[in-house]
Amino acid sequence: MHKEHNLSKNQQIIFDLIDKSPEPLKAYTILFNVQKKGIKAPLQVYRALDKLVEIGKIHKIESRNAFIACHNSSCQVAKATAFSICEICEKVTEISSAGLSKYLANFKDKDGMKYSKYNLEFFGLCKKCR
Amino acid sequence: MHKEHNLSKNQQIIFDLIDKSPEPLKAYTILFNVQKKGIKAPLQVYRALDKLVEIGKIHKIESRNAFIACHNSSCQVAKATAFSICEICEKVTEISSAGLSKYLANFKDKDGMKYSKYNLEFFGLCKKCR
DNA sequence: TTATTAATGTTATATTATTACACAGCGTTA
DNA sequence: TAACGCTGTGTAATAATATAACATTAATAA
Repeated sequence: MHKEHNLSKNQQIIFDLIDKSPEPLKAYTILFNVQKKGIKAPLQVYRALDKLVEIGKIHKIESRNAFIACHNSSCQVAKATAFSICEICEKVTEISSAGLSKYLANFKDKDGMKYSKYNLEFFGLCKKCR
Repeated sequence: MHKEHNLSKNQQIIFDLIDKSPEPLKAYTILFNVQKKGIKAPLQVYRALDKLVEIGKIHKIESRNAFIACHNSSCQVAKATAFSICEICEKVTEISSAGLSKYLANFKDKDGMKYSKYNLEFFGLCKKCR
């Protein structure tokens, strides 16, 4: 259904790190963690992140400037993202809700703008922190 | 229905600037524009912005690191924001849709997380740019 | 008045992200 | 094969965004 991307060396290193992280990672945290693998400069990280976001392997949590791996079946849906964010422990979860996706994909505003993409971030308290 | 906040001097200066701007303003653009009024340091701007966001007079467009004045009736709804963003001309419009607000306010995910707030950003092409 | 909270002013610094330039690898195609 | 386009890499420098720390003043409440 969707194209498999062969990740380059830097992309793979950085994806692996993000993928196994239980929490969103920031660019410079990533940089620090991959320096032992030979990635030395911010730009190397940002380039890999840009590409990974573009192909839907990771998502950026805009309100946190951090990145998490996609957990929607390898992500055909990089253009329709929704997350829940706990304001205490900062746990971030990707929301997979057919109802929500459908509602938002079909949403039309009065200005007749045509949407190709959206990002939704919910904030609140997770079970543990409540 | 909602409390009127008496803005402080810096808050008022910065709110006025944002309010009369047709487009979202970035913090350092604001700083540059209010230096003639005696606001000299980034922190003075950020403090005013923080407060204005907190009381709902302005919103932050997270994907753009920029700020716009609220246009939802002086904003009782700082906790439920939705915007449309044109990816070409960067025009940003606040969406007021009772249906959308209602849908999102009532949205429950499977983890039973309780949401107190959300931010939604739609991306696409506006009428002009289509 | 006194205490408390909110706002200000200032310097320095931390964090996040991009520009610019040089080059390497790979597949196409002429 | 050579020339080309495309993607990715490496490196240095710098731009853009945001906060920490500390001292002071203004506004509000007790």
